[in-house]
Amino acid sequence: MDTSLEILKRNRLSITEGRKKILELFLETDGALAHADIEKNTDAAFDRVTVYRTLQTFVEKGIVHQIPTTDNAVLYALCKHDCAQGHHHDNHVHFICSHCQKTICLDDVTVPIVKLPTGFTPTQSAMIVSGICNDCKKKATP
Amino acid sequence: MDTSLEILKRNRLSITEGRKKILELFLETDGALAHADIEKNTDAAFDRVTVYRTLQTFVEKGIVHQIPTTDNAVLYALCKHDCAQGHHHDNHVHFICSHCQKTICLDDVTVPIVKLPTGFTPTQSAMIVSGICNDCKKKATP
DNA sequence: GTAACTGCAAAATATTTGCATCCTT
DNA sequence: AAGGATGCAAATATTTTGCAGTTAC
Repeated sequence: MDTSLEILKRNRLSITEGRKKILELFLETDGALAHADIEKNTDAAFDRVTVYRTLQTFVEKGIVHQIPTTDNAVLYALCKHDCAQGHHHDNHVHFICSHCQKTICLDDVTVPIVKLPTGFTPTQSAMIVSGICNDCKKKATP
Repeated sequence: MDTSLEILKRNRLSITEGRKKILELFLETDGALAHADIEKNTDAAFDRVTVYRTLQTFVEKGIVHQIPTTDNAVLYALCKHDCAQGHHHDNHVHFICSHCQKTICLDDVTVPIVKLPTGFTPTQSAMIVSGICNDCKKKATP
């Protein structure tokens, strides 16, 4: 498992408190985080603006990827595989639990290739499945 | 093809200028619209708030569905098939053209079923493919 | 006439930008 | 020391809410 330090070094980013904390939060969270989650979980130790800028930097470097959602809140999740700078390979399925609201990266489930109508050339696909996650199901039927 | 009037009547909504105009905009647009697009294309004839409320009503009634995106802008598109109130069946693939930025509903391409890890129960899936659309490809190679 | 819809004002929330200061390398 | 990162202030943008006036049925 990578440490926050290793990730920052590998991407040639300055090691700062904010970046380390935010990265650690991602590492210990098995799922995606919204901007608001990060603010909450760091006790507002960092300026709101710093969080915005940090996330933006992480996306540019390919450390995290954005997950499309239907409400106006972009989610961010760690890229598990090698996302080169500006060229993300987050081609796994994202699962949003409608019970606990957590978003989970199903790294082992690849987005299937669909056959598009003539003339359409795909370059990237994303897939979001919602339903009940493993944890919530276990709690429901003990 | 349905008219804006028919759609409103079928859903037991009052016929108002705003709703008609916004619906017509959807009908004549072959693709998805963001809140901002609607404001622009109606010359701000309606209050910003009215647009918000109209879109919300349309989603509730199943007239339009929301398309998840990766930037903080929810897109809306007409539901082609019967979306019952509160129970959308927009299980077709959405295509975002990285050239013209249009979002197109590929009504004939169904979101494939993926096999999830044990414990995960899916209720809904969405899929977004980006790339070059039919129109832009044609323009590129005349 | 009544319920539903709209517009306006204002509040709440979210995002971006500029600049001075501080920290990392 | 130099460049980059942060915090603060403030500008901008987005979304929500309450209420009074208007409109559809």
